[in-house]
Amino acid sequence: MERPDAPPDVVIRRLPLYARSLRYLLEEGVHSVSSQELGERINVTAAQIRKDLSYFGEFGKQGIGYDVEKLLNHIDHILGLTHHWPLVVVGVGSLGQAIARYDGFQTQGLRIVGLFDSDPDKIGQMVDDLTIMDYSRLHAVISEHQARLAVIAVPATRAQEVADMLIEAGIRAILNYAPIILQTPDDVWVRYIDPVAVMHSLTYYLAREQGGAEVKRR
Amino acid sequence: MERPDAPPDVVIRRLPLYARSLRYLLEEGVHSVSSQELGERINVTAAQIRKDLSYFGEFGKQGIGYDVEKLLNHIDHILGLTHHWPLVVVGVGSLGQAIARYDGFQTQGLRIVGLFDSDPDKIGQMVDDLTIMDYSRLHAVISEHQARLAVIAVPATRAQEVADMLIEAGIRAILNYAPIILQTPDDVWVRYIDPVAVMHSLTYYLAREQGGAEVKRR
DNA sequence: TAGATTGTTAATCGATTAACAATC
DNA sequence: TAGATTGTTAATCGATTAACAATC
Repeated sequence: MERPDAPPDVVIRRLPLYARSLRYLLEEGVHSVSSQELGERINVTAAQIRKDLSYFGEFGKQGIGYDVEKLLNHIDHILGLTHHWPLVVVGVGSLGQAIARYDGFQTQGLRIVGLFDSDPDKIGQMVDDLTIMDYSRLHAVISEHQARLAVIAVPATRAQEVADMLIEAGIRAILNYAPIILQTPDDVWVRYIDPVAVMHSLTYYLAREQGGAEVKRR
Repeated sequence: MERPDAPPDVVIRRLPLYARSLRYLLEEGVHSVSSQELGERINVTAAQIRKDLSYFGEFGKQGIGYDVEKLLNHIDHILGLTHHWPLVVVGVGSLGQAIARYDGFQTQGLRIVGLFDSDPDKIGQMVDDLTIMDYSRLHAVISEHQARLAVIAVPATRAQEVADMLIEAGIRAILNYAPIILQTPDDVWVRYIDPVAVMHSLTYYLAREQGGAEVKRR
């Protein structure tokens, strides 16, 4: 008796996009959607959506499609979004502040329970209803709220030591905005947000389009 | 006579990471690096680095490795980073401001030439040395600077119309921070930065680790 | 020369897509 | 019933890795 394959990580990364699109559909008052229609909204093939969902169960009806609300509930359950996840943000520069202020972070199953910075001038200041704290309080706050998620928004030179502290304090998953690859234990999840690298992959294509652009302009 | 394969997009996305790591090595005064060493820094296999680079030429020396500065120059050329790319930012909320203020955006081959917002109260205000402008000036500014890159940092509800305007005005590549998939012509490049979706893929794994965490704690 | 490491080919692995029986 | 669409299997496509001759 084979254990069914664990869903590949690419699938897990797409689930939140399906969930979001379903939320928009729900707001629009759409009750039912086919894999075809959902796929067109998010530029994914219908086959891929059906295949992705099949890792988790059977959520649709032949000839009909998917009930938007029901499928959304299923995906939210799969992603663990039926409750809120406490998280801490380290580094309260303009990026850290933007994260702390961003609605989408505070809603959607995430709740910031601590803001931390190393700058003594910032300690004690508030961002909305959150007080910026010293690193010395990291461990206590993470323990108190049982936080396992963290965002790193410090300069690259500081990111590795911050990651080490966070992991030491019990953090199991990190979203890293610092432009540096972190060295972490295998059982800690790390994801990167790297807008400059993304931009540089775009300049690659633009640099090659110069001629084409002239043509297109007629 | 076959045209050599165009490098796959995954490869193009990794090049900026190689470039950055090489920049750090250069700062550290390291002159030579093997694919093995470079790979360890960025969690990529040595074979993958060599394969990726082979799409563009032969940059190393058997038995020795790569000259850090030379390889960096090659990659910068490949990515088009030998000159600066003008770009516009639309949406100057806290995220747009963070982008405008971020050094890494203004250096590293990118130069913000226009900030735009729809809020009349913001028009005319400055972020560092950039004035926030009305959408009516989009076309003129993009034309004047020949900008082909744009960042969208407006709410999801506004992102599609902003994308349409940008493309109409000559933008060919978009970095979209709004949590919505854009519908764009095939010849326009779009990349997404979606921290909440990334977080939700992490909660998936954390939700499954509850038991494991207990075990690990002993 | 001996040791190290590249560039490249072939093998492997994994993800996407096409196709269709099942069935609403 | 006829038409639509799912869930799943098999085929295809593409990316990663292993291995090694070439050579510094």
